[in-house]
Parts: sequence; structure tokens; C-alpha cells
Amino acid sequence: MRYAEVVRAGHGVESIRGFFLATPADKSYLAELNAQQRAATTFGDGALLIIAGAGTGKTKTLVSRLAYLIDSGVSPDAILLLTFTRRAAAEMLSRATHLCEPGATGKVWGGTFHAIANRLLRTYGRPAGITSDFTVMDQADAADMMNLIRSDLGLNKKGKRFPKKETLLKAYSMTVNAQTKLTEIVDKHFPWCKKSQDGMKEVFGSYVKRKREHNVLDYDDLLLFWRSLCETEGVGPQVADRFEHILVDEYQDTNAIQAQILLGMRQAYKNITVVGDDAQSIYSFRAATIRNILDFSQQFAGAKVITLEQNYRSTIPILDASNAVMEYAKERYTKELWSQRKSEQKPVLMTCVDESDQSRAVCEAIIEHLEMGTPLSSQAVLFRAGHHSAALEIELAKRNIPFHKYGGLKFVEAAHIKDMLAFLRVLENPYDQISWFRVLQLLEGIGPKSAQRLMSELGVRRNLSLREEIVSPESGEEIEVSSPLKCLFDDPPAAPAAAKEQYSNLRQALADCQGVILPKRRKESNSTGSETNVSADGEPTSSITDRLDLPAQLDRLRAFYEPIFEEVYSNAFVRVRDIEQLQEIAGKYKSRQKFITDLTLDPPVSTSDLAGPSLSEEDFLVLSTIHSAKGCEWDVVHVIHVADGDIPLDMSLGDDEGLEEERRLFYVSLTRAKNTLYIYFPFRHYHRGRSMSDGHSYVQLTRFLPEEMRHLFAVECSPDMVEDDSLAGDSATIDRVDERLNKLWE
DNA sequence: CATTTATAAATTTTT
DNA sequence: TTTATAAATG
Repeated sequence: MRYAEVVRAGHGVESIRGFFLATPADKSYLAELNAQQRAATTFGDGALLIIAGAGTGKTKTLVSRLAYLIDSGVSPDAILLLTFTRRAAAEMLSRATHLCEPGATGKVWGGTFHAIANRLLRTYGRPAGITSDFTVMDQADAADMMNLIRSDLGLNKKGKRFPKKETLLKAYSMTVNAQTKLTEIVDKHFPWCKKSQDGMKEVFGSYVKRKREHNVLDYDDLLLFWRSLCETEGVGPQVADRFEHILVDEYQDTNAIQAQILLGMRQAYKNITVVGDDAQSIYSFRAATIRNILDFSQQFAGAKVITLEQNYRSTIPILDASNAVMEYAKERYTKELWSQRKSEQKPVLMTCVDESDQSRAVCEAIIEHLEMGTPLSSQAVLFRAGHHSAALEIELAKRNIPFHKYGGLKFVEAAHIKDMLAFLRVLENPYDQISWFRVLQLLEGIGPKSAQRLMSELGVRRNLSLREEIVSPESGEEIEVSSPLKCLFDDPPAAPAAAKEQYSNLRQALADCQGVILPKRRKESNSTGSETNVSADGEPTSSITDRLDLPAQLDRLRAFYEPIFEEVYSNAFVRVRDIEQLQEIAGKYKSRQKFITDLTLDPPVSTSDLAGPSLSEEDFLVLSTIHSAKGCEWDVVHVIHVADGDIPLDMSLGDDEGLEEERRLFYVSLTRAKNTLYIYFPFRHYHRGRSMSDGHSYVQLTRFLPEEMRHLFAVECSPDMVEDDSLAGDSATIDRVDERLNKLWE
């Protein structure tokens, strides 16, 4: 605990300690571990499964093991560390750095499965059928592609009901990741799509084909091709044997393919360490399965299992409440968490009138703890869905309480950022259909139809039957026949009249980025354009100079884009700031490809990631979805909207498994707290739109806290609750105001 | 007539 | 902030 606090306090403190007190290989960190943790840390060769309950020092153990391996002479670049987020990998590596030889962990391969897959496929992908210049589609891109195919196949006709793009993608992804027949998946998770199954099969078939035609991979492809890479003769063992040791965090949230990848990655070397807790498995919507943990000992023969049960994080009352929630779980795997942290303070169950009352109560509790010495950064507010924090955010802003929100809508999901990235992706991969589609439709006068026509005339779709001619049989090098960009520069297809000027500006902007000097055109198309470059002797084809560097490309694209988006978006001012932030991030990159890929695989999770170090010094509160709070801990935790319907979320109660996962989710939220835990229950719920009698209804406390469990909590009421119910007065006021208004047009 | 643009409705969790 | 439907435009 002490240790964790020092690390949280910042790198400065730790590095001083590391520099003066610890000689590189004294392994003094072993003394800070308990018996189980030490056994796990110093485990020798072979397979190891660490079952680590919440707050049992899982990360500490993994970090120690990492340091221990390096101290024992394992070469850092022969260690692969797979984590759930990039943040987790970076934090572990930085912590390990302070335990062993400084700088040594820099060479460790650390990242998410997807990020590592990307890295491996760029280098070794060719034998698996991947050219190294692919771009990665994020979820929205993949959904857009589903949508394009749906309309191409005429399945979006009026009157015909057909699953929408998100549903299509979800069903596809679930099928692929769970390695299960589509019919089964549809029966179980998408029963309302049963009638559309034939259409779905058709869409999925073209989806797979189209990804190849446009040289793009989706998230699932990264895993699938990594797996196939392992199975490829020659390269497979080469890739696998790079890594003497593999360490995997959050194993309860991996899926079947990821387990198969790990199997494939263990050929000559058999060393693998996985850490997980079945009680915290909350990603089944991504096809994660606890079978991976349960079957580990069979898949990796003779695996040793070590269980960590002492919780160092939470006080006994908090742990009692959390454990009670899990008591009711259908399936439990024997593990008794215990703590030595005594406390008189039970978790607080705070009943509030409604959401705004809840927001006030949260703010007041936060300020109270702040004044008692708990900084904002040691407090967090957790919720089930991104929009649950909307009212609170307004209240926090009103009171000038700084906060950063994790989860929910992300920076890269903002329309204007996606636009900017689409420009870059078109430049990086001229066959990227989704990006072209987006870019072209930005131009006034171009809608879906014209965009489709232009794309087909540009040749955005690669004909895979010509593929053998594209790749030279001898060198294996790709021979560029005629890329859509070249077509745009040399012989642009005509755009609709209304789009002429912007079209020509776009062409110029893209050409400038690539360092292409456009050929001089006949006066008709030249009259409106802003072409300042003149090619030598009016040659019919374009010529090439040096390509602009990444920041300059962004400047150039912004110059083209800004006038357009000021037209399209209302609050352009805020958006310009975002684009500036994007440029700031880009400043750290030399390679355009790496920049684009990093943004899709490890998108900034909150605005805090974007701000410079000066801002991160500031004390701020954390707002987070429960999913994003995985692996984190705070002194004081506030869980809001603990009403049935929100936790468990109505929408996810399709089956029993759904309910069980919601229970684990609630468990995860409770176990984030170290010293103090608040649970807020607003019992009145307003709904706009449908005018049900008086616009609100009453909801129940979450079913995960039944009556017999209440004694584990200190039950309190918000100040508003104590006062008389003011509803009657309120509606009277409203009536009076309405009456006055009505007089105005009587 | 085919497309584009304006309007209204609805929104889980994430690599 | 996106997406299905209606109105408007060339």
C-alpha cells in the first residue's frame, strides 16, 4: 500500500529511491511481497496462472516478476507483456524500471493484443498474406463499411427490416471472436435478427472480401492474422521464439482467439504467466470468456496455480459489502478475500430524490473529503453508462471542481477529428474506401451517390483477381499499377458542378501533402482552382518533390478543411481547439502511419492524455465508467445511479449471463475503494418525451443490494430528502407560470 | 427524377 | 451526434 502510494506520487520520488538505495540486481523488492506474491514473482520456467482477487497486489506482483526476470538475465526484448490498455502497459513498465536496471524495460514488448498484433504483422505479415501498408479500421469505420455493403446489396430498402450497422458489426464480431456458428450467436444474442440471417451471411461474406479489396484490417482481423501468423510455417516459430517469456494481465477478459494466439506463441519456449480474477470478468460483449482461466491448466499442461487472497486495498467493511454482493453470484470460484485494514466506517448508502439531488450530494461529499485532506485526484465517481455523469458534470462545472472523464465518447470519435484522420488515411492508404467516402461527402454538392461514383472512377476498390500482377513474383515487391491518388492527381474524374471548386481545392491539398506537383490542366478546370504550382512544360502527368512532414501535412489539410467545417458545424470554436490538440499529438510522431495506427489502437481515453505535463500537475477528480475503472483504485469512491435499470442496466439483461456480468460489474465498482465508499440511489426518475402522467416515475434500489444486505451499509438520506416533499409546490409553480404564458396569446 | 439537404428521433460497456 | 424520413433542389 505504502509502495503504491509512492509510485502514484510521481516518478521523481521513485527514481531517487531507485538511484540511491537500490543497486540494480539486489532484488530488494522481494522483501515487500507476501509469500504467495513472492512465489509468483520468482516462479521459474513453464506455465503459471495467478488467480488474483481485487486489490491483492496483482499489478505489484506482475511488475515484480517483470523486474525479477530481467534481473535474472532474461533479455528485455525477449519479454512480451500483454495488457488490457496501453496505459496499463506503460504504467507497469515504468514501475518495473524503478525496480531493476534503469532503462532496461524500454525494450520490453508491451501493449494490448491488438497493438502487438499490428506491430508483428507490419514486419512478419507478408507470409500470412498481409502487405505492410494496411490501415486499421476502428469500430465506427467497420460499422460504416457494413452500412455501405448493406445498401450495395439493396438490403436497406424501405419497408424491409434489416439489422442496422452496429448490430451487424456486433453480430459479426461476436461470431468471429467466440468462434461460434452465426446461427447460434443470432439465436442467443440477436434473436430479433433471425429472419434476416440469410442477408447477414451475405453481408458478412462481402465484408470480409471488401476488407481485402481495400487493404484494411479491423480489430478482429489483427487477432485472426496474428493467430494465423503463428500457424504459418517458418515465420510462426520465428515470431514465437522471439519471446522467452510472455506475461498476460487481465486474463479473465480475453477471448478464445486470444487464448489460441498464446498457445501458438508457445513453441520452443513454454514460459507463460497469466493473471486474472474470474469475479472481475466484465467484457463478455467482446466475447471474453472465463473459460480461458478455467481451462488454462489443460491448455498449458502442468500449469502451476497461485492464488492471491489478501486484499491490501480496502477496509474490512468495504470488503465485507463487496463480498456480500458476490455471495449471490451463480458461479463462484473458491477464493476468500480478507483484509487487515480495520475501520469503523461502513460504506454509505445515500438515498437521493432525483438526479440533480444526487449531483449536489456527490459534490458536497467530494468537497468535504477535499477539506479533510483527500485531494480530488484520490477520489473518483463511477457509473455504468457514459451519459450517467451528464448532470454531475454540469454541477461540477458550476462549482469549479476540475475533473477528467474516462470512457464514454472519445476524442477520436468527434466528427471533426474523424474528418482530419480520414484525410490522412486516404493519403496513407489510397484504397481506404471508408475514408474516401467520408472525405468526398464533406464537399458541398456531393452526397453518397456522387461519392460512390467518384470512388469507382478513381479505382478505390482493388480488383483482387489482378493481385498476382500487382505483386511481382520474384521480388515480392508491390508494383503500383495506378493508385486512386495518382488517378486523382493525373486525370481526375469530374465532380458535380456545385462541388467543382472545393473538389479542386481538395485535390490540391492532397497533392501538396504528398509533394506532388499537379499537371497543368486545360483552362476550363483551371479557372476556378487555386493551382499555384505549374509543372514543367505542361507535362500531362504529375511530378514529385519532397513530401511534407506530418505536422506540415496537418497544417495544409487544416487550411483546406477549416472553411468547410465552419460552415458545417455550429460550435466551430471548440472544434478548432480539438484540431489543435490533434496537431499537438502529431508533433510527437515522425511517421504518418504510426500516428494513424496509434490513434486507432490506443485512442486517448480522456482529455488528460492530450494536455501537456503542466496540466497533469493540477488536482482533478476522476469520472469514469466502471469498465474504464478496471484496475484502478482511489481513497474515496462514489458510485452513482445505483438504481435497478441502471445497475444492472436494463438493456443488458437479455439472459442470466447478462445479469451475472452486471453483478460482477457492480462488484468491480465497489472494490475500487480503499478507505471510503459512497453509493448513491436517486429514486425519482424523469423521462422526457413520452408524457407519462407527470413526467417521472419511481425506481427501485439495485437488486444487488437486497434488504438483508443493508446492515453492511450506513443508510443515509440527502438533505433534500429530509425536507418535505416539495413536489406539490413545484407543480403549483409550474401551473402559475404556464397560466401567465397562456395569457400572452389568449 | 435522382440527389442532396433539412428535420426529427434516439442513444451500454471498448480494443 | 448519428440516422431514418420529408422536403427541396438541380
